[in-house]
Amino acid sequence: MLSSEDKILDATRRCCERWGIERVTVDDIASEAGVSRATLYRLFPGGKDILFEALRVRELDEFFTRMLTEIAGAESFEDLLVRTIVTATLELRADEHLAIMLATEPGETLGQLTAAGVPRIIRVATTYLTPLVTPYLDDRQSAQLIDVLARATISYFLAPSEHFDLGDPVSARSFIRPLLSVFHPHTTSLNDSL
Amino acid sequence: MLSSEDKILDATRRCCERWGIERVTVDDIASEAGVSRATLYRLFPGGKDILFEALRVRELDEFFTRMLTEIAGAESFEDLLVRTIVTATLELRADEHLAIMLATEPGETLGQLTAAGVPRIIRVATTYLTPLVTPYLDDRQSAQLIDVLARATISYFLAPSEHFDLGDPVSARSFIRPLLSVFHPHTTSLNDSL
DNA sequence: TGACACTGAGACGGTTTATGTCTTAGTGTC
DNA sequence: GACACTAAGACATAAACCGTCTCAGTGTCA
Repeated sequence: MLSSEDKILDATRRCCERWGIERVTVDDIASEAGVSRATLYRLFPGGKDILFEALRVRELDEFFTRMLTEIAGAESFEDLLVRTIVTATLELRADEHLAIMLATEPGETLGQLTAAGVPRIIRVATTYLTPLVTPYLDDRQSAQLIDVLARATISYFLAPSEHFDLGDPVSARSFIRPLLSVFHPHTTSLNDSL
Repeated sequence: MLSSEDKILDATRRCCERWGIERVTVDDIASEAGVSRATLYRLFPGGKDILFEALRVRELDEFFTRMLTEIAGAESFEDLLVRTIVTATLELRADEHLAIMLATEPGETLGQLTAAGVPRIIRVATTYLTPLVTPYLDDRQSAQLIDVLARATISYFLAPSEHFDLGDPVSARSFIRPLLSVFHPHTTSLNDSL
């Protein structure tokens, strides 16, 4: 049995696919979730804005949780980075909800991926991925690397390049390798190289 | 250069694909059309309802206009009927706007195809097709035949059958042929056979 | 030039819809 | 029986939408 929170967030997702972020109402979401409006406001005080925030947080958490299981067995630093961006790219491409939102509400959705939402993405990515990277880099370098890779992954997802296909392990490796000379594991910091 | 009416109807179409019939506002349509609200109300007094009515009328007209060019060269009564339902079926299947509306607003759209909108469909179909049928049938028979074929075409479009594929000329012919024994060109009337 | 038709912008009052809070009564649990 | 949780819905407030209207700007034709 799903918790009321999850039912409501699921309903939020379906409703904003259907009506769009602007047009959806709290009533829509409540009745789609099979929950009274009072309950919704009790669980998510603040209404629509809070609801969408919570939804984005949940989806980011799910995104990186799924990712962690995929990239678990990496055996080298390079392998870890390649798996990370390949998995992230494939997951982004397979995300139907994201595709629908990009098609129907490009403005808001792109904003979440490239502007307003970027800090949250970076924060969550750092939280999830830092433990995997710290065997190879110090905290500062880890954070910098994750920042760069997250932005690159998003960019290549949104606007495919003729030079790299980050969904393909071979191509992704050719993208990662030059970066390794910048992020020397346990030797130099990024700043030394800039 | 499109007339303001056409710009507005095009905008209506795009808007109700995007926001849905219920959620769309006159402001949406006006700004999508690049026209002021005042102009819209001047050209379509009555607002949304009148607008959708006008849109449906226009689309029906376009539908049958396109159809007439396809079924022009029919050489026999049977051939005419087969071409008619095949062309109509294929056109329905190729109609992206219709597909979107069926997916996003099935209730209203189905109503327009099967209930509330049927009289208009029959009326327009009769207007366009009667001239082609009158060489073979009298007016009353023509109207009855068109009525039956229109309903059948819609039904088989909405719910494909395992027995007939009205988009396929061969199958459509096997569907039409039994009807010919009911609608004897210039011999018996439908009522005689019932 | 002046009459005319048409338009965009936007003000207006009235109506509908959505919001957020609150109360009440019902249900299941410990 | 106390407790937590919920649906339903009343309520006032706020926002959005509607339909009409005025006004000023633009282009056209005589």
